[in-house]
Amino acid sequence: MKIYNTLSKQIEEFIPHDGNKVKMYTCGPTVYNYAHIGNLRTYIFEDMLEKGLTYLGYDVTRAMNITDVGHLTSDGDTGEDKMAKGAKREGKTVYEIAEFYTDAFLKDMRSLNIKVPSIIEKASDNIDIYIKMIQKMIDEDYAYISNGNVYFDISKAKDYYQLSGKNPDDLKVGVRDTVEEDKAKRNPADFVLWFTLSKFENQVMKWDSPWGVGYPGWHIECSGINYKVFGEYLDIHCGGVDNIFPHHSNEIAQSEAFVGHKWCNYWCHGAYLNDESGKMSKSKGEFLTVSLLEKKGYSPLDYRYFCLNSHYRNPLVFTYESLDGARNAYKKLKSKVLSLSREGDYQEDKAKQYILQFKDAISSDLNTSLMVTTVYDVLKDEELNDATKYALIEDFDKVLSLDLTKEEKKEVDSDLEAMILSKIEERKEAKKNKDFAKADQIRDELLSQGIKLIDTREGTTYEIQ
RNA sequence: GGGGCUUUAGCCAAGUGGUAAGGCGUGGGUCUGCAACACCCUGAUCACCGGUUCAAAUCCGGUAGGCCCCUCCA
Repeated sequence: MKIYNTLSKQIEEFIPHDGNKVKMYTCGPTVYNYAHIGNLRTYIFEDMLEKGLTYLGYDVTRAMNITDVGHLTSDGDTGEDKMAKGAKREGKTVYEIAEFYTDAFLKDMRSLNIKVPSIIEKASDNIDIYIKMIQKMIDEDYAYISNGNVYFDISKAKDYYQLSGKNPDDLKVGVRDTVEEDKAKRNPADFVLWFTLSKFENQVMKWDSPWGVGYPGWHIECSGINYKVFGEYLDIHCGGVDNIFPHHSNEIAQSEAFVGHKWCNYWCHGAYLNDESGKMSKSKGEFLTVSLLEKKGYSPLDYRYFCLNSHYRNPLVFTYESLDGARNAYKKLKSKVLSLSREGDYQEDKAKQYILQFKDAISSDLNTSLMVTTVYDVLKDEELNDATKYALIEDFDKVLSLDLTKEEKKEVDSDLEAMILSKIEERKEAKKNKDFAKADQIRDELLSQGIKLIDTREGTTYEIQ
């Protein structure tokens, strides 16, 4: 497996710490609102990575956090907590908000055939670990208390800027209007490990700590959950590119300060889904959610197919035109697969080359586009019988997760079916009598009810849309 | 102001030095009472300029456009 590592800025051979066991951590959502499809692009990438590694024979354990506390709208001590903001907006408690949007997120994941990570940890369930870690960092002088908050001193971190590739002298604090310089910091880039209550009037989620009642900074939760779940070493850490700095840079600083050695060797980041004006966001333009796409007649898997056609490290521009293309392509592909007869013996030798091709696509920095192409190559190969094609595609779909071999359940009640069949029979008669006007009328009538007639050599079938 | 990425046919997109995968759409054809479906056929000197090389979409330099990051963000 070769994969691009943000740490080295190069494609590297992936080698886990312990044989074929892979400890994988993926940053989860802040559950204060619905996820938009750009957020979900990253989770599709991570899902493909987990399943791709599994396909190659690795034993992957994946963990993800749910951020339900401590994520401020800015990192200065003036920011508002996202959860509190969501709660205020909807007149609910932060707990209700967290539960509601966690459920919504998991539902989105399932609809996109994203495997829910086997370990999911809520930020608010692990306060004791953060406190333990912060205390150790204070004791060892990586962290300091100032003006009521606990800060991490980045001058103590080794290679703080390695991941982001930034030059500290070039970083400007306050380059954005919303960011205010925090005078309590020793270094402008120091970040908060623990906030105390004094600065936040309406913070509902708060815990006692050696430094006062308050709540954890955003970054410590991922370090804490990682340590709890995986211990001193992590193999691969993923997230969106926007997390590279500061979130992941800070995570490395904290975790390595705490464990005392190099902690995670591979960092992988998914690129953005953009709209035509640039980066997608929840506050600008159309708020594109999975359920909105469904309302517009797209299935979640149309969107998954759309994502798989591009590479996770390239920004992808979302347009309805290209989603239409993906929907058509996906529909055709699936119907081709389902029409395979499944007769014949499995041609192991011939199949082998496609399995190699598929593995090669996974190993080439998770080239999902070539993975999909392999499916098309299999379908086109005239030397393969249908049973082999079907078996191969069923196997590839363990990674692709496009339900290519899953028949849609047509839940047609018998009355409706009888009505359709009688209409088909009636139309057949009309056609026999060359009454094409009547035949077309029957076809249009059914179509207006969402029932599409398909004429084949073997007779007429129907499809409910 | 600093840093990074990117530019391949109408659209999405692969390609990691040896003369451009795949998909969608378009157009043409077969089939059909007509249509839909299906099937067959149909497209590119790889942004531009220069360099390295026997050979460059691929490497180097420059120009232009686009996107992103620089403490909200997947």
